Order: sequence, then C-alpha cells, then structure tokens
Amino acid sequence: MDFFTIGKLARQAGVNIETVRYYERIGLLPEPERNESGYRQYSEEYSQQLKFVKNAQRLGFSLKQVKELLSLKVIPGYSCADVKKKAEQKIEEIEAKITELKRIKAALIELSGKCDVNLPARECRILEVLSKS
Amino acid sequence: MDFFTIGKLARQAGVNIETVRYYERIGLLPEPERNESGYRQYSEEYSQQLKFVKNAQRLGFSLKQVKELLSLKVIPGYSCADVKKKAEQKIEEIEAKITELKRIKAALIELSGKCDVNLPARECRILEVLSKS
DNA sequence: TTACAGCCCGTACCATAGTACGGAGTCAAG
DNA sequence: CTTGACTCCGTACTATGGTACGGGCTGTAA
Repeated sequence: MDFFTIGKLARQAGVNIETVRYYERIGLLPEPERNESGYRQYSEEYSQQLKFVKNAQRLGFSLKQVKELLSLKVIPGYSCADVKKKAEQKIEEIEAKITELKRIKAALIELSGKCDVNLPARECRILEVLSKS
Repeated sequence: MDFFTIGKLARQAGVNIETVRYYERIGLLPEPERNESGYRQYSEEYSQQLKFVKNAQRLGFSLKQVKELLSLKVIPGYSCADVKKKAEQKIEEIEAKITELKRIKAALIELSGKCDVNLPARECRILEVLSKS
C-alpha cells in the first residue's frame, strides 16, 4: 500500500490542506494513521472519500448532509432506498429553489420595466417601489 | 412629525430590534436622532428605508448590494439607468443560478436512476458514483 | 411609588464553509 | 549539514446575516 501525505491528498482533490484538516475536525474524513513523526498517512480510500465530499457538495448537499450520506454507507441497516430518498429530497429542494428564483426574476423584470433611464436615480421608480411595504 | 422607537420600527417591518441596530452598525440605516435619554427616534423615512432593505433582500440582493442601491439614491450624478443596470445584472445572476440548479437537478435525477433499492447502502451505486473523481 | 416593559451598550455567539498564522519539528536534495 | 519545502498544532480570522445576553437606565400605568 502506498501512503501519501496531506499535501498530496489535497492537491489530488483540488482543495486546501487546511480544508482537509477541517474536514477531519468535523468528522467528514476519518482520522488517518500517523507515521512516527505524526504525519498523516493517507491511502486511496481517503482520496475517494474526499472526492465524495466534493462531488456531493457540487450537487448541493451541505457538509452536514454529506456527513449523513456517508453514515448511510457505514451504518448497517440502511439500504440504497434510503440514499435514493435523500437524493429525491434534494431534487425537490432544488425544484423549489428554481421556482423561487423564477418568481424573483419575474419581479425584477417587472421592476426593470418601470425605469425611465433619463431620470436621476433619486427619482427612480424602481427605488420608489422598493420602499413600499 | 411623529417619531417612534426602535421597537415600533422593528415591528412595522417585521424584523428583530437587534437587526435594526445591526443595520445601523453596518451603515444600512442612518443613525437617527436621539431623545434626551438616548432613545433612537425614528420617522416614516426610516421605516421606508428599512422596508427597502427587506424588499431588495427578497429580490436576491445581498446587504452589501442593498447598500450600493441606496447610495445610488443619495449620491448625485447617478441616474435611473444605473439602477436599472444593477437590476439587470441581478437578473443575469439569477438566470445563471437557475441554469446551474437545472444542471444539478438533472445530475441528481440521473444518479437517482442508478439506484437498486434492494441493495444495502454499502453497495449503493449512487454512493459509488459520488466517490469517483 | 413601584412594577414592568422597553431601551441603551458592548460583546459574544450562531451557522456555514472554510482560510490564515506562527512557532516548532521533519524530510530530502545538494 | 544546511536549506527549503512540508507538516504539525492550536487558535484566530474571513464573509454573510443576523441573534442573544447582561447590567443598567427610562418611561408609563396602576
């Protein structure tokens, strides 16, 4: 087995060394073995778990949620259906966010249309509307 | 002119008193006059500005951006076109977010489809895929 | 006049997701 | 055998948007 140091692990995953140590602190990465001088010794497994964290994060999972996903893997009794459920919840969450953003976009477009570009900002209709309760 | 205290102002806008003081600290609300005992005395103008902040925030502007919008109003030389530009930038930003969320949603749906619900989570294809670089 | 709500201030704390710093020890190449 | 890169640790700091706390003063109504 070929071990590598924290610097290599971090470079592989494209994250900061401090981030790796941070993930270890908050339990997102298990504490690895150490060599005599206390250096962390990582193996391929750690690299995969770190990639897991970053990939799940890219899919919109918070670090807390990533931790939950990881525990599904480790704690016996959970099934693939439990994982799927979390994915589906996240899909719903994202759909809700999209809906909300579309609503906001429409409101901004409407607001934008109120603008008479020749007026000074002091008299801007957009700003006026925003002051309404 | 009828003045009111911080508590009334906060209730009117549906925010916490601490939030009003926080906004004052970060320059989102001007420092109001005080009575003899040091109580803040707010007028309708303040109420409108506070509503402005909350409304703009609902439209996706950060407090820093709200501050910029407010300064357009106050600093002479800015026109309604400058306000419109900021609104349009925000619209673009939101469109980008929507696009990104759709991408993520598609990825999650694809991932979801990989799931064989009868497998233990330990062997879940979703989790496996997430460990890939 | 007393009780209680409301306000004052400074400071600390919350969550989220890291990043930075400084002093000390270690490892490898020249 | 020295130099430079790497690692260790604990702690503090960043940004964002607030919320909470505690001790003390004020304002009002019974």
